[in-house]
Amino acid sequence: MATIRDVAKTAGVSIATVSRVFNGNTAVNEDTALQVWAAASALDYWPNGAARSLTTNRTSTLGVLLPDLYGDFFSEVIRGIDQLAKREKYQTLVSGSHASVEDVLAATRAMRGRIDGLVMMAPDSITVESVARIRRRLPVVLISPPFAVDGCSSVSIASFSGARAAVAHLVGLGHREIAMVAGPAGNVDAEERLRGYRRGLLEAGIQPRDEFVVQGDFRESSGYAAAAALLDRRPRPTAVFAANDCMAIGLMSALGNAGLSVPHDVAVVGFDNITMAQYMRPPLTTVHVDAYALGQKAVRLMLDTLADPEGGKVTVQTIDVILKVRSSCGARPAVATNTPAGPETNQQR
Amino acid sequence: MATIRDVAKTAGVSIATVSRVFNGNTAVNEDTALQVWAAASALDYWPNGAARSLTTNRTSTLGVLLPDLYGDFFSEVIRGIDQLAKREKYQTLVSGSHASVEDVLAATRAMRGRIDGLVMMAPDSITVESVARIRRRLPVVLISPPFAVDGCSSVSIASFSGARAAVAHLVGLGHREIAMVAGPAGNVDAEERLRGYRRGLLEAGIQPRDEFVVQGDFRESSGYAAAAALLDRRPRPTAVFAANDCMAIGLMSALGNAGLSVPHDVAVVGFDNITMAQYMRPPLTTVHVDAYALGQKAVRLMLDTLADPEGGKVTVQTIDVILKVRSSCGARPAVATNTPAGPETNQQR
DNA sequence: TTGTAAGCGTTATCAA
DNA sequence: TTGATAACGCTTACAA
Repeated sequence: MATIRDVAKTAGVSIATVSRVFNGNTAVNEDTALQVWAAASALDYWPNGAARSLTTNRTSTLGVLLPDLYGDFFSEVIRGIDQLAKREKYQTLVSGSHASVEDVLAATRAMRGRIDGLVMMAPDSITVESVARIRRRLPVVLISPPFAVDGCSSVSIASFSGARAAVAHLVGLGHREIAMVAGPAGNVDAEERLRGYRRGLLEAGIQPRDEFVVQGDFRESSGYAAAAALLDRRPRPTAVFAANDCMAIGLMSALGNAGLSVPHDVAVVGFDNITMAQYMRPPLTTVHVDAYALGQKAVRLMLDTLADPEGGKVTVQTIDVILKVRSSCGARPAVATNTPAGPETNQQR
Repeated sequence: MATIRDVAKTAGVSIATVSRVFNGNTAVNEDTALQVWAAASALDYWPNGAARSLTTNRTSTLGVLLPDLYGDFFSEVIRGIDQLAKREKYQTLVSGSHASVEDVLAATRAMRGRIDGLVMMAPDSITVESVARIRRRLPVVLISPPFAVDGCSSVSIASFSGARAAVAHLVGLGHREIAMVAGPAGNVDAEERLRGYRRGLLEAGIQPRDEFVVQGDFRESSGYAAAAALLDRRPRPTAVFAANDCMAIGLMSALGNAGLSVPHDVAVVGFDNITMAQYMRPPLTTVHVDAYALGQKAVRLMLDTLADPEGGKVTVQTIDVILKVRSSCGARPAVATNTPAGPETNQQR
């Protein structure tokens, strides 16, 4: 494997000159540069990134830590991260499935010296605990943190307001017995959605009832299971708000099997607007979250931090959500026609 | 930031000893080791990966190059890769969206010195062209290559046999006018599926007709657009095989809008079995591809290569597919009941 | 404009 | 069992 020294020898210059040519910041005689390029391509020379970052203390790589890599939502977040990072000449070192503080620390430690900053999704207090130690050595940007962390910029999802809007919409359709399939305890988005649900009810003058809230875990199977529990309640709920689409889909599937029609017997609203939502029969009303933008914003904040490391400027952003009304809640979309001209466009960028 | 030297000083030993303690291969006096551990944790010392890989020539990182990061299929591949890599103490440097040879080379070059090997999805001859040059410096494992590449292990999808089985199934249901929405030209899986479709017809004594094949691009919108073209054909096809699920879904959506019923008027079969397929109404019959296993196998092959770099053992694997019969093709599942007990389990591992 | 040489933080080879 | 010290491949003062 050719090194900078080989190139220097072949081109008849010093290694410093080769380095200058490759970095393009210092002036180099044009002829000399041509010789260097020629030698480099003759030897098929590729600079060694590890060696480079050892001296420069920069890696052009962003670490990405996610709780999981499963499903549409995370995959969109990653895509957003990757795309912007790539455009800004950064690479991404990805790692999924981190449950404990030790997991997170181990993963981060393994990245030491290989990344310039860490973008981390830390939706519960368990994972976010590790951040304090990491923060001392690396810039960290958090996605959906349960609380503000010193010195970390972050992007959150407007879960509270989204949930409130979803409930308000159901109320507007005349529903009073509105149940919820909640997300995992400790997860900040799950809890914010639950809080938004309760607030939405209160604002409509409806007293939230504990027995109308069934605990789920964001997975489809827990939505499926929730149906049985909710159908036993008296009065029986006429509408259900699920803390995410996966659970809403499981729920709809169970309702169908129980011989109930959505939205006629039970209205259903989800959260996230994953691709699948629009293809459900009936199409799922849900709160749209732009996961791609979420990933992009996180990277943007990281780039800002990296550009001004001592600035200590901390930005806390929230990504807005919007209720996407489809027919699973019994309302008709604003468009008059019943047969749309084509599939809804995906959020391809 | 504490370095090995700081630890050595604090522990009152040489840097060599610290290194030995951290790598655990050479014998070190137990008391000395304890001192080193104490010093290291007091200083919160994390070894620098770049420095380490500069001397060892190993990075414990795998590069992953994908054409795109969009959708269920790729996300499952990544998950398979990440999970196995992680279990084997490797990190993953991911990069998506590579269209041209230059793109691929640039991305790979940027990884130089940061990865031990490259797992690359190269479904067309354009992307695979770059491999020869990369192969000289790095072990490469290919996913779905259009042809065998010297010195590269690879995993392919059994696209041909899957397509043939899909068509055979339609034939078995009595269909004779079977159309196809093909994938992008140049993509090996698209072409194998087309070949399998033709073979399936021939084996049933049906002459394939060019006008029954509509070109798509693997995206939903192209499936949607294909419907119009196919409905114009005379005789009108009674069944359509789409080269992937996204296009099948777009197609179904268009058929519905045209007032046609699936499977009564037109039977539809897809390919991939993405999560959404089971939730379509009617649920989509499709050829199941275990994308998670695909990713895992690729990593396994890479680890084999890495374990025996000079061995030059090249393994070419194919991942089997299986027809998943649901109701979009008009057949009933083997199970007697019409209302399954729960959602189909996802391929969570 | 170019070259020399001193690091960067490790591991690995020798001696001791 | 330990310690000096020479790499590893690069960037970057500083000097020429």
